[in-house]
Amino acid sequence: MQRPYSQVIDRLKQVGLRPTRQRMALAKLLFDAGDHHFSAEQLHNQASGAGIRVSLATVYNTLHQFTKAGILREIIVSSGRSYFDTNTSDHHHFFFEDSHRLLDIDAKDITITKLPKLPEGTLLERVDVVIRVSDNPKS
Amino acid sequence: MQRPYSQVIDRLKQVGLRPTRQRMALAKLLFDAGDHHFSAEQLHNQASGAGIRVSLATVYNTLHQFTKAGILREIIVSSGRSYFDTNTSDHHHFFFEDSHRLLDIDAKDITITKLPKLPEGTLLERVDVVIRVSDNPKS
DNA sequence: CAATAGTTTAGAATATTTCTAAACAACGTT
DNA sequence: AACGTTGTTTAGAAATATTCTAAACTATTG
Repeated sequence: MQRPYSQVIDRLKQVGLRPTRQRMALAKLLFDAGDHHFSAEQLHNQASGAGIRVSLATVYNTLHQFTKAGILREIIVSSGRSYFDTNTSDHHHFFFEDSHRLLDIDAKDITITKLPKLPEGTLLERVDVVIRVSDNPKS
Repeated sequence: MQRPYSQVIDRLKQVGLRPTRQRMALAKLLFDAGDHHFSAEQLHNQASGAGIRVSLATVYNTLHQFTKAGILREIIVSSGRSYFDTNTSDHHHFFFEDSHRLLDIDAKDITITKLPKLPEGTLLERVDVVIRVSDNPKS
């Protein structure tokens, strides 16, 4: 590990973000760990635990910047809390309504053969499929 | 309109909810107006405008009770704000990211021919498809 | 019409996210 | 390596949305 930060520095520069101390630290936490889902609060806690001093406001700023830059994706499955996903490839999600967990579904495991035409004057941003499941038998 | 409330009274009783003044008034606003999408705040404003005195807490309670009873559906497309839909039939949504508007998509206009198998020990609650569009050309 | 069980309420509390403006840090130029 | 510019970070306040609390109220049953 002679140059442990060179990769994240390059990645940040590629998307036009200054490689600041906080952004590098957060990027390293996020992208060294493989695909996963997390909330802003969770990342903030994880950073604190790893000895990285960063404010929650910066965590939010950074997550939004990363999302806009396309190196992170926001997943909306629950009102009142945002989740993010380090997997930015084309895929979908299971959402466990009881435990609030997310599980990736590979794009090839869902096939949509028919989609409606878009409303006039709009551009397609994304088609999100969320399969909501419960952990417990229903009453 | 000799008995304008008899229908909502019956409907509430059918789903095991007492037909109280507030629930009847809100149900009437919601179900006499045809399919539409709204937030808790919007319904509260609409009720106030119609001379119905009801607290925001009751609006939230009522929306959750109606949702649990299956006569209303919650749509999650945006973190930080919940939307509800008086259309409880099988269908999907367009979401206009700029204007935060929703538009129904009939179930027959989306065909999914392949779905992954559910994770062990889970029950399917719902498959939600959200087609996110922007109103404006992207930069 | 009294008892009781369920409902409504205002306001406080909670949770999450965004804002503000001052301090700070990165980076190209000297 | 210091400078200036511009972009970034920060703590704390503010904004937003939702849920909680416990007291008052109301629908329903007997």
